[in-house]
Amino acid sequence: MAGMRKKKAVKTHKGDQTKALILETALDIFRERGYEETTMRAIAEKAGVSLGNAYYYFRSKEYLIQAFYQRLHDEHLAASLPALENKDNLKARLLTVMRLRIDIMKPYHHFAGVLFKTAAHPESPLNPFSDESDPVREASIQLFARVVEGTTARIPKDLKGELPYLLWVYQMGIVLFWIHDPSRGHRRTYRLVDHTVDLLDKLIHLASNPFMRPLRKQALRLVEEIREALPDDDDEKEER
Amino acid sequence: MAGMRKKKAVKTHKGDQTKALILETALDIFRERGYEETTMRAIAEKAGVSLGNAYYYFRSKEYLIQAFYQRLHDEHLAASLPALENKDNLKARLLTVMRLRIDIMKPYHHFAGVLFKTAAHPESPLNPFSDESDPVREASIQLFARVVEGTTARIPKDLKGELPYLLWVYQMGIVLFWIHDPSRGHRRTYRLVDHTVDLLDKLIHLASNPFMRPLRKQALRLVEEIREALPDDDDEKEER
DNA sequence: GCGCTTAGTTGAACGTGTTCAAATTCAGCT
DNA sequence: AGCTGAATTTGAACACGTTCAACTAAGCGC
Repeated sequence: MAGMRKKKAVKTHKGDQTKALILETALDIFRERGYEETTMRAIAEKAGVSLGNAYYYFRSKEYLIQAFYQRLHDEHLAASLPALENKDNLKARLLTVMRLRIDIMKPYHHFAGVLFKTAAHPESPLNPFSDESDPVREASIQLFARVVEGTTARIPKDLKGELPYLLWVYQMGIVLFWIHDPSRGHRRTYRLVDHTVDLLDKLIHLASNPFMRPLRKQALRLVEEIREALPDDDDEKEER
Repeated sequence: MAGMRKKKAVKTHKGDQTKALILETALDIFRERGYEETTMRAIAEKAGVSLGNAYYYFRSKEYLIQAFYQRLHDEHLAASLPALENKDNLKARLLTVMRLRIDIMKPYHHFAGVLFKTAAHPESPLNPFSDESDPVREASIQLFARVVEGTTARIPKDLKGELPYLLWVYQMGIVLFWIHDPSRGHRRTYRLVDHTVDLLDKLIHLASNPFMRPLRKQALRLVEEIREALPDDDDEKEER
């Protein structure tokens, strides 16, 4: 154990360091060996803590991924902000952000399966609609809000409001594809991003046409309906 | 054990019966207690076979769900065919099939989470793009092909060709929503189906407009690209 | 009937995620 | 320094999915 500072240096509750240590160790092994192949015992051992201790900080193995999610987003954001500065058209901005997403995730490809495994499970902390992933989700959507805001395109207000969310969903789709993409360097995913961004750009402009107003309204009403139904479990009566 | 036929009645390799018995038992308990809460030991015990024997017929617990998938489809098909007979417009046909899907799945709602859990995991047999679920997937798409075929609407050939697949994907989206839908009687899902079918119908007609040809072509090229990239793992070199 | 091969079946054992009561360390207080 | 409650840490124990070497039963050629 290096670094034995005394004094009042224990401002950062000791636990925080341990928690960070465990997470780092876990991600290391995940990256090397994949998720399923990594045991909690291995993580604890390599981190130099007991098995139970790992569970003190992470309620389950899945919660380690939740933390990984958070980190992915942080890196993505950090890479995106500067890259967006000198671009003002929607297509270029979206393309930039999407490509960066793949770049960031690359090192984790062969363990990324678990991101979506369980991701759709209602009770899982990984479920992107669950309360537990609320902060990450919100932050992710926020990034797309920036993409849209900094654009010069004329987009009707109603669409502009929902667009960040829609783009976030789009991103999840791309990630899903990426997970299944075995092509070298994930070139297929990059190509798909290129093409879909191009198409999306066109669709957005089409949808912005006054002529399309009624259909657009209808579609947006639908999106809203889905959004408000999914996240909050107000009817959660447990029909046992 | 009732029914002890002798003679040459053993045409149906004994194993088939055992396999069926295990599956039935498993689904029973799944429905009652959910997937995670059902242990392989409980299944084996209730089915009156040994634990190892269950594994002789189902390579893993997940494979039981694969079988369940198959059964879901069979029931869905059986219910859909007669219901489609007297309908010839796309909207009504699609609506019928989609509503029946929810009807069929209803009894399994609180264990259905696992359908999508793992479903996106590349190596899982549940992954709807995997080779293992090939037959079920193909059959499912086939059902939507029937929906489209029996319609009077004028739909361009290129779109008509991809439509069954697109509708199958749409159905997966609805199922995903349904899994998360806690509303009584799943009324929200039914409502969503109503609204999305309405919208889809309009979109299909819009996309069929000659004016839309270029955009449609582009979108369809994209769909093809995705389809051919996903199922076959030709680049599967394992980058270890 | 007899040996042989295949199909079917068994249960003990293993590895892993998770739990928990108990032990230890820490921070603030007197 | 000594005390106290909270935070942290431990490792044994448990339950479950899965594996596997061994056993039994069934069909088949002779």
